[in-house]
Amino acid sequence: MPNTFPKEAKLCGALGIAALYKNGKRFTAWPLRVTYQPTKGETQVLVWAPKSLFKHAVQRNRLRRLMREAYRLHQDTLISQSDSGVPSNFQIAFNYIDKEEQSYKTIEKAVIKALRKIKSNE
RNA sequence: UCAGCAGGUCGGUCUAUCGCGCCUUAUGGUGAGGAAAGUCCGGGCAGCACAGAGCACCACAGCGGUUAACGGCCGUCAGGCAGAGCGAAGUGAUGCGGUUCGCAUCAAACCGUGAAUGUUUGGUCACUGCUACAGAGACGAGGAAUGUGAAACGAGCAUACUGUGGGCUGCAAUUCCAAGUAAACCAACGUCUGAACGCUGCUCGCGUGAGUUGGAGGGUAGGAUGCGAGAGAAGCACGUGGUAACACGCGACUCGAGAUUAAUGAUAGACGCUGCCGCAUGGCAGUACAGAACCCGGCUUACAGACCUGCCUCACCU
RNA sequence: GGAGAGUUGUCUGAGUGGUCGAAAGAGCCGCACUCGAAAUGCGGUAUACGCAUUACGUCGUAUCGGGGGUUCGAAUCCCUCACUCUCCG
Repeated sequence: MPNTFPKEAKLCGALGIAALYKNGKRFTAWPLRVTYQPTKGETQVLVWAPKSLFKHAVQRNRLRRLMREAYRLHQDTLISQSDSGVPSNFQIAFNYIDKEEQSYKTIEKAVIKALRKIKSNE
């Protein structure tokens, strides 16, 4: 499984995002809030750092890149442990909710925890 | 040299592994800034409008220059303020002589003076209007000693006047493609006694001529263009002119992002640079402000650290 | 990305350059009324520094988001910074 993250794996479009936040299940894995729902299409991921908490674009860009990188390196935890029969794909949104910039190690742990929780719930 | 100022340049480098956008496609190439920021000014560009006249509105304001343009920049004149230092008497503290004084050094505040430099203000008062409180009286008046007051017949100020400039809106502009839709209803005004619209703030004037506007309800939330090698009023070197801003000529030297839920990253290591510790190989800590969104010229604000250049007073040295 | 609007006491919110530390309402505090409360009525209610007093009134200065400027005088006009909100196809 290559650890790639092309543009097709990003969740785009206002309608899809609105539907995810309306219908998806959510839980918190500090410093992230995770919203997800199963989907028939490919797995798509959305990464988000709010402007109200981080005023400067540099901070938001950095957090977004860290979250995206953590997901890219650990996305196989969703797939590798799943049943070989029907592939279960999800739409997932990661929202950064802490007020301070955390290190990559912290975000990485949170992403792994979140992916395992999604896997075990389904 | 010390002290005080001013201006300019740069603002990390390399390797490995895993990744992202764009262009080409076995491959490969390329990928944030001096402020990309704030959006405070000015332009390019685009759409709409443009027979004409008048009135508003906005911006600017010594003088001269510069520029595509500017409220920017350069030069210069006048006034105010700041400014290292210097000076004088007094005060305080310390020391020495000495006995109710004298000398020396140091210190802080005030006063005077004040280099380089920085900062700020700068059209006019004939007309119109304003000038609170205080004051006998505040722009009306024959004069104005005292007092009041910022100002007392002298004026100051702008909403007044003069000069110059400005059509409006902004890339979510604009144009094209795809998909989809919704009529009916309610309210106001009106159909030649002229509603409404256009001349983009208003009036005149001119033109079009039966619907227009609002409410409620319904549909869409995609793609392309603009958009970056016709980038560019670009930078750099040299020459000429100019005090300078800058202009002209010449060289063909440099630069080469184009996302759209939004690329330009992550991890590990090495080297720079700065500080501390150590005799030392070295160790520890730090390495800023900050992220393009149509493109330029300025201004303003943020910024670890490094480098270069220039100006000037007193004192000292040669 | 672009275009605009705003910031005044604990809250909401007025305020033509001059009697403005600042209207009004809400809230809060005190008093009256009541057996007690509610409602009602009356009064009070920003902060800091300085001065004064046995103590309390009172007085002076500064503050209308922060900092500069214009003016005799600024909440008001101008510049700049910060923050909040609205609109766009």
